[in-house]
Amino acid sequence: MAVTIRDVAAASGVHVSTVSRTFSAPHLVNAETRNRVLAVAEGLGYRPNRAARALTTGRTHNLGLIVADIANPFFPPLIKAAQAQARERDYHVFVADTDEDPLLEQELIEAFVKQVDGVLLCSPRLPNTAIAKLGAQVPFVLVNRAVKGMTTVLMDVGEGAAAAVEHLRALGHHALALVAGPSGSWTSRQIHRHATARAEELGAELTVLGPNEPTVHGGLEAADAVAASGASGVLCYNDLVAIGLIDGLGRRGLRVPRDVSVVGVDDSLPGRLHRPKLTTITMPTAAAGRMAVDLLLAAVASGEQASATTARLETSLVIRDSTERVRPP
Amino acid sequence: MAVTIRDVAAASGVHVSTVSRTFSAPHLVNAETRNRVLAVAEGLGYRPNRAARALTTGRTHNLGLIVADIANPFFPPLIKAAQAQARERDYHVFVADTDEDPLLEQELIEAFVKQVDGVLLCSPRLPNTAIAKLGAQVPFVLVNRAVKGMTTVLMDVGEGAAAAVEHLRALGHHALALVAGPSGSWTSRQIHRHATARAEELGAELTVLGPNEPTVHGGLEAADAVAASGASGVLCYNDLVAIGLIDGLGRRGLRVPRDVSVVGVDDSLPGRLHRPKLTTITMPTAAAGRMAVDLLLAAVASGEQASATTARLETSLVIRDSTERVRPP
DNA sequence: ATGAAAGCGCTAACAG
DNA sequence: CTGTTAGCGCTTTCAT
Repeated sequence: MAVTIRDVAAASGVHVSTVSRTFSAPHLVNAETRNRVLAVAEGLGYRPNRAARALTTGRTHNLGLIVADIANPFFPPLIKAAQAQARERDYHVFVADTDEDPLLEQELIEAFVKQVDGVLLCSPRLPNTAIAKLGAQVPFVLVNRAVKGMTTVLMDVGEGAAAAVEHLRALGHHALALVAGPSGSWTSRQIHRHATARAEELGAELTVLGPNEPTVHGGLEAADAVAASGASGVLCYNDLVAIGLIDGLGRRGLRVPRDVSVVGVDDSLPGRLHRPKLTTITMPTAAAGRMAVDLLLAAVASGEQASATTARLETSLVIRDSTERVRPP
Repeated sequence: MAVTIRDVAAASGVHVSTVSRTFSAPHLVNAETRNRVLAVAEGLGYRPNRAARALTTGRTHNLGLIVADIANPFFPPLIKAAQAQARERDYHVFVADTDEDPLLEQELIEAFVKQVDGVLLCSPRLPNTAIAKLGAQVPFVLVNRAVKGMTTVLMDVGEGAAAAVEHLRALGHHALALVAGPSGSWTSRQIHRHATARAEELGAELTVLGPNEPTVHGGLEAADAVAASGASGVLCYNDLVAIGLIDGLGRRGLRVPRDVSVVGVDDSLPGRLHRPKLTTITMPTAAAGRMAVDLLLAAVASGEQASATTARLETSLVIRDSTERVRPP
């Protein structure tokens, strides 16, 4: 097999424990010896076996990252940032995709429990109780979901949704619609709650449509309902839904923003590239990914008992070209 | 600590080896005993420790997946498919991002070597020699790169590029340009080679511009050069570059497809959502991801010595709205 | 500062 | 079909 700690020990005339120490506790080893061992190890191409290390230390130096759908453009920047941050800390990350399926999500988590030091659960579709139960078995950090007693990183989309409603109202839109997301989604509930509240405050009517798939297709399918609602200002669960909706409305002869103003959520790549450029709510996904990893590793280090931090990241409305002042009929 | 094979053995009145067998070689165990053990294990919430298993078997049941940039929309469908396929086979996958940096790529691979059973290297930026050397240390499957003696999954983008040139030529375009990709990219070289050859055959002039970043920004930056080249038909390294280019040309008063026809590569989500809809070359990324995993696992199973298969997947030109017949001046 | 030895949880011969 | 017995490669007391 490959070169082990034993080979290095033999080749450098010390005992295995010394070799082990030069890697895991260098300060306990005489500088001279250490350098010799390091040189020999380098020469032999020695690399510590993480599985063996995991067995004795109980730390795998692996993290699990679970998302609803890797191909949803909201996630890749988060995955990228989390992975990079983990790497900095000498951690590797398993990425898994639940296909928006709560059962699969549960299975995946259970499969990870024993093989990782912590799990990052992004936009889960599982109910809170299930998450809390799983959370007892392994350190967890949630992204875009608040569960009592658990560490979570939240992107304050509610605030953004309220700002979007205000924006539409300020443009003179009175009949508003909300194209909601999947039923298990905390983000969708937040948007719903805050948009409804703000609409009420501002004396606007808001029709809630959904649940819908968080995809272009979902938006396309919602177009009929939106058209039927008579709304002139629409807030969508995410950019993809907004794009699908714009397409669907177009097929019914309704132009955006001329006839209907549409606001998305995420500020994702497709949203930025779309024409008209989407007015949307920016989500600090990369920052969230980094922060989630840091919180998770802190929890891992502090021996399981994380103190249930909640990090709240701000979102903001970016006004682009898919919204405009309502036209007199 | 957690519940181990020992606890299960004790609780079910058999010895550890029997428990071990019920999980790793069920057919060697009496059905009755097996069921009892299984029931007890279930009751205790036992889960095999993969690290320990890895130590004895030498198989981690982990795969490494390395891509240039997770946030590049070309990759997520591939990652998703690979991950799903691996899961079916009871494998987990580490995902890592090289940020288009060959050095980082090399480091990443080296870090994986000891911790995974095989590595999936997608669109590598490393030179062939470096890849071949690393390939000796762990089973490898390459995607979008041919290296002698190594198993690879190729998407035949050359064929697609030739078809694109033909298409442009058939529309009456004579002055063509190619906006190339990053210098380490096999895909870019393939496109270059085949587009050049076909252009020559068809008596068209083709100006090659680049290398360029494989991003919207890269396309935007190439707009000046494209405009200066006087080309009326342009093939781009990928959809993002095409989108950036279209934007850049627009800023210079050149409309697509009215003044310039543009073809992308990848058939990525942003390309499909862009207006005008991009004429592009579809890449079977999901199929490639699945196939790569299967080839890799086959190599792992057959004890390292993979027989250097080359799988070649077809691509095809999808004609949409970013190309049209050349207009008389 | 370094050596000796035990053992992490599991698998894999080899016996019986 | 099941029990016994060695380790896999590494860390970690405990000595020295």
